[in-house]
Amino acid sequence: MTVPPTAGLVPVTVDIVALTVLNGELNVLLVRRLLEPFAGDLALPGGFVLPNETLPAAALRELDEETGIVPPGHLEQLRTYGPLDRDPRGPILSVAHLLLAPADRIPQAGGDATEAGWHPVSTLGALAFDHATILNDAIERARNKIEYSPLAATMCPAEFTIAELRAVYEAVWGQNVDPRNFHRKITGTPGFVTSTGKRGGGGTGRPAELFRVADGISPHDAVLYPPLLRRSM
Amino acid sequence: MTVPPTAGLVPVTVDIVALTVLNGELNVLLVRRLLEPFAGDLALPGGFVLPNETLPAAALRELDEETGIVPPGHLEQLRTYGPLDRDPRGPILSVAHLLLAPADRIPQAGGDATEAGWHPVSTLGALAFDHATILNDAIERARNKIEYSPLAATMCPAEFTIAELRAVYEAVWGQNVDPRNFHRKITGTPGFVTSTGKRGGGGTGRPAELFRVADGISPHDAVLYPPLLRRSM
DNA sequence: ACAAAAGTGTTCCTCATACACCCATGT
DNA sequence: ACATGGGTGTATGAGGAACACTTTTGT
Repeated sequence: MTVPPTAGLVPVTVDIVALTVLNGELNVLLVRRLLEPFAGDLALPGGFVLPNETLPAAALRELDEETGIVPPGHLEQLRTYGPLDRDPRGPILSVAHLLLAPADRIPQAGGDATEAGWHPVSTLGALAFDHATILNDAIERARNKIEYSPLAATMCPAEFTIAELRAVYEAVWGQNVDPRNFHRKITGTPGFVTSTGKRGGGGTGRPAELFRVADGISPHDAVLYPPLLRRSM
Repeated sequence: MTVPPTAGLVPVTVDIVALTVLNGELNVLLVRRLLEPFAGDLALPGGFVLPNETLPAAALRELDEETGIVPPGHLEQLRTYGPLDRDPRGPILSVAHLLLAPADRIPQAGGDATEAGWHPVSTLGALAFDHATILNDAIERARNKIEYSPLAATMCPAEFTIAELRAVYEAVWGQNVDPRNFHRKITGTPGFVTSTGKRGGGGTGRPAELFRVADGISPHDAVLYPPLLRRSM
């Protein structure tokens, strides 16, 4: 038996919401579209899934092609949008992905993109397609996710101070966190961070201890218990 | 501009994980497949998305066709599986959905299904395709979801006792919950349940007060704060 | 009278919050 | 010396866990 002829064959794309924290602000990776529809507009990087390609492979390929960004970082599926009323070309399904990445790589435009760069999410204009909706869902997911998983650390360099990690939480949540209590909570949560022994100088004030994510922890599925709840709003 | 010819056109299906609580146990709605592949095996209800159909519409249609179950209940998208290595017919994408429903409807097989019925999740054999994986993901989602949303109430009849609601939590979480503290927590959480004034007799012991979900609450997006955390395990 | 389930009161303890205070560095 | 950020100690309060106890029904 094969696929019945009544089955809808649907073009499938992947879109990637890559988030990072830059200058204390939550930023998203956007490209400027070269082609119609929405040529010249800002959009999430993404494109059509190729035959014999998995969804995460397509997401990573499109991200590399259009922005030059190659993880490390945490990639997970967000949700699927469509197929109706989201693309002027017709019914197209988009499987959106969320990537949490450190901010140390510089985007390089390529493929169907004329520009690629990080944009603060607080000052965005309109985006192509339904990408504004997808972005909002992605931010909401990220806000929830860092409460009960160590994923915030994937938006920091390999070695980071507690203050850098706190800046991630503050940027993602959009609210301030008490530095003293945050420090205790993070260092007191087993399986989150371990000290490297080193200290990071640089700024004024006492140099902070450098940490990395705890050994054997896959930020993908580790769980913080009790979670690090943000204040209700 | 149209969809480029290189774009992979992929057959897209929806699968539905319908969960309910029956006899104090978490149950899933399964059908026995009439057609190949996996003819004669148990599977999640589902099927191909039709042209000009949204994903939730396809999910509800397939559910009705194969099992006769028509919500009410809470339907949400779970995640998308595929397109590789999950269907012997070739690359097929499946958008899985989660339905939390009360147990008061009797499934009626139809369409491509020869049987339709509720099955306790604790005593399942193999399922067709990757449906065992999808089911596990759905249960995990349900377990998390009822912690911070009033969705457990959608698995109860329109009017229910606190004990019935507690049975839902115990079945989904697979752990006992203290009846006294649970009662206080539920009735003390604003925007969860409101009393109907009525009392439900029936069993032995003092008759329990009947509740319904609070007015103006859409269980879809209401949030419980603080959440009702299950014990860590 | 007794069993059984509903519902309330109370105690204990964990943990979040708030903030005083000390530490280590740059200027 | 002083400013600045890192890090520790500690008091207070909210809420979860545990459980004694009362209430209201069926048998």
